[in-house]
Amino acid sequence: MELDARKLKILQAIIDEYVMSASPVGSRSVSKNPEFNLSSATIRNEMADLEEMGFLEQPHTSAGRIPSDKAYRLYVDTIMNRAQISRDEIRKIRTHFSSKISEVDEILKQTAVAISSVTNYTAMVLAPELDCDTLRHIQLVPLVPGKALLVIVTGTGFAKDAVIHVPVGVRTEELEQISRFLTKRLYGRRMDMVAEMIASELEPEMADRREFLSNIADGIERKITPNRKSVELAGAGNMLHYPEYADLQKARNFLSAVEGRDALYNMLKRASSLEFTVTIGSENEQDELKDCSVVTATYRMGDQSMPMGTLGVIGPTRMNYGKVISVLEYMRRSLGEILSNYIEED
Amino acid sequence: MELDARKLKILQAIIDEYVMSASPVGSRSVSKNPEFNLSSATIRNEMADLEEMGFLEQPHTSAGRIPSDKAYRLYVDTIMNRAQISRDEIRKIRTHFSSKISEVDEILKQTAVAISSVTNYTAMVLAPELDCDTLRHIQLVPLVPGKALLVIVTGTGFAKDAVIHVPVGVRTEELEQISRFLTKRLYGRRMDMVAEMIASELEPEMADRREFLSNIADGIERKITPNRKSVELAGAGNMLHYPEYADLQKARNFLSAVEGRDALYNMLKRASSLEFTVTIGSENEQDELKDCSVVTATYRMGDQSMPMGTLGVIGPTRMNYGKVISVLEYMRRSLGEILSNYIEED
DNA sequence: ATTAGCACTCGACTAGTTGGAGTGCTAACA
DNA sequence: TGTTAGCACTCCAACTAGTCGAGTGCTAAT
Repeated sequence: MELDARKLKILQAIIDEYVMSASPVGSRSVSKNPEFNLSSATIRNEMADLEEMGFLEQPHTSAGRIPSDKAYRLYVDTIMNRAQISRDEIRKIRTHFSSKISEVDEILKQTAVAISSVTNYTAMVLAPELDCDTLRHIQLVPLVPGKALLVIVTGTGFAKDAVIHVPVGVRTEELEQISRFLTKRLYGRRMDMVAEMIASELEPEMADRREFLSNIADGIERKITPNRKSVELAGAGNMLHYPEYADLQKARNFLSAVEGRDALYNMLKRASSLEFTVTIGSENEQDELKDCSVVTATYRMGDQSMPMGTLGVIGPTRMNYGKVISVLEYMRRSLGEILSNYIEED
Repeated sequence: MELDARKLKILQAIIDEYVMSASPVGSRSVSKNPEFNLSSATIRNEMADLEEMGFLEQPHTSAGRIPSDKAYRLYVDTIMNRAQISRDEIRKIRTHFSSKISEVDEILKQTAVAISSVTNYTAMVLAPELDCDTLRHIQLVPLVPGKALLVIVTGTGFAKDAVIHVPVGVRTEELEQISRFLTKRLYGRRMDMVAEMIASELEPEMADRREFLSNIADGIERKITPNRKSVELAGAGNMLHYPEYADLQKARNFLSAVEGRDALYNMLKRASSLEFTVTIGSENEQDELKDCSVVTATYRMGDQSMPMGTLGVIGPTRMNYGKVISVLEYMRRSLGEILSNYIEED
């Protein structure tokens, strides 16, 4: 059997309607669509074919039909036309960044909130990954006897700090000197190489400060390793608006899958090598997300080539893919600009 | 009518049972309690009295009775016996802090997760408020031309950083010198006085660097002002386990009230002047929380006298108050210790 | 190839029925 | 006077038909 142009149009009409209504689509309602001049019986035959081909499913004999995951796949890959993001939506997004924001974390948080409020789905944002960034500055700040604060500034301007142990014998004044030394020697290196370099090159050179250097290397290592904590989440409650989650059990499963950020972190991390990904229903690894779709997009700083982090939206498989993709497209650019302005301009 | 000892015991029995079962308690099931040797008819009379006094309510004529907010108030104020926290629960809490945690934020996050997982309610943690803390160290780190990173370390060892603008004419080497100057002059001052002092004392003294100093003061001001972002939340989805939230509409309202952290921030902030607070049902300001109870406790660092922040639990009014209070009691101490170890020991 | 028509299916909704848990009240009892 | 057995009453929850309508597949005519 072949998927001719008419079948495709019918499939698209069914998907569009199902995305709106969330209830199975019958042949009659499709035949009413002025785009087709066909009776319901004809549509019925075509729908039977589409079902046979695996694009449609029947919840039970006398209901309409709903699109299968395979149909959504086809839809996003070939038929879908990307929705244009509206002025109103842009305005709505802007409001989330109007008040003066003083931290990168807060920017990411607001990004998630903005995405979820415009799409009405659940949004997530993976914080910038620092391992591909370079080192710009290291500063040791005395804290209490035996402790210091290690401040690392990266090439793209992110600052991280960690409390580290200062071995007895290291004088407070020495901290400044070591800071200068490390900055000078490590400037411009990739962050994921820095800890290694300290161990292999600098420790032999400053054998009497070996322990301290190794603490510093540990601190850096800890800081550039991303973790589940660096996933911002917003609008998880939005899912309760959709009839898919009228079942409490499902809603609960979804919320608990999403609250422990680990799963999200893994998904976003895996998606970070591609500009855009769309994962539909059963394509998801996580069981709890088998009836969700996940759309992700990477963002980068200004016009750099390396992606820094990932944005994502989780919604029911019956989501408005066109809209979600265009919102993510808009946000990935905005976020890139916002982040570079944050660092570079005033 | 008087609330004699027997009435009190009956009320307690009703509350205990209702907390367990979530369904209205009938006279018969109370009379079965071996503690009373009374027929259901007698209990019935007593229950009628208790209803008249406003401690019980009847959802409808032929149902049992449920405790009113007033009853819970009485319960927590006088009858309740604090549950002992079990070995298992302590072990469960410990697991959340076993892996090496490298940031204060992460500690707070894990605290919220631990509380919610032990109580099965929703937990929140308000980050330490820095305005009552003192200043220990200020460091300016060069970032890009025109920008610097301002790092502030407080007396209790918290570090905060902010990106600030460096006016043209301020040389990079000068940053170190200004850092020393500011640290020397402001050491030991209360954080909420620092910005003011810069404006009133230091700016006149260094008139040629007035603009820069004022940027620094702004940065400090921004950082010590707490906001909704500093509330960690965990286990919001737990609420869906309770029949109170079987109604989707209610669940949705709850989740959206709690997702925008503002309401929580206000509650915790207001509660921060008291060691413990218990707010029952209609006593809550927020409409969405009128059928929840909120229990809060302040935590402090080590054995200091000033409270730093607040922990809280939100659950249905029918919550296990005894358990929640004892968990919070345990956590406030633990958190205090964890935070001081984080800063002081290794 | 398309369509009108028809018999059939099946969930959603409605109304009626029943059973049980609970109540209040009264009268008897210790 | 406090307690209790007994009874009539209430009302929800659960079950049972019964009906309606939206939808289907199939067939025969166009």
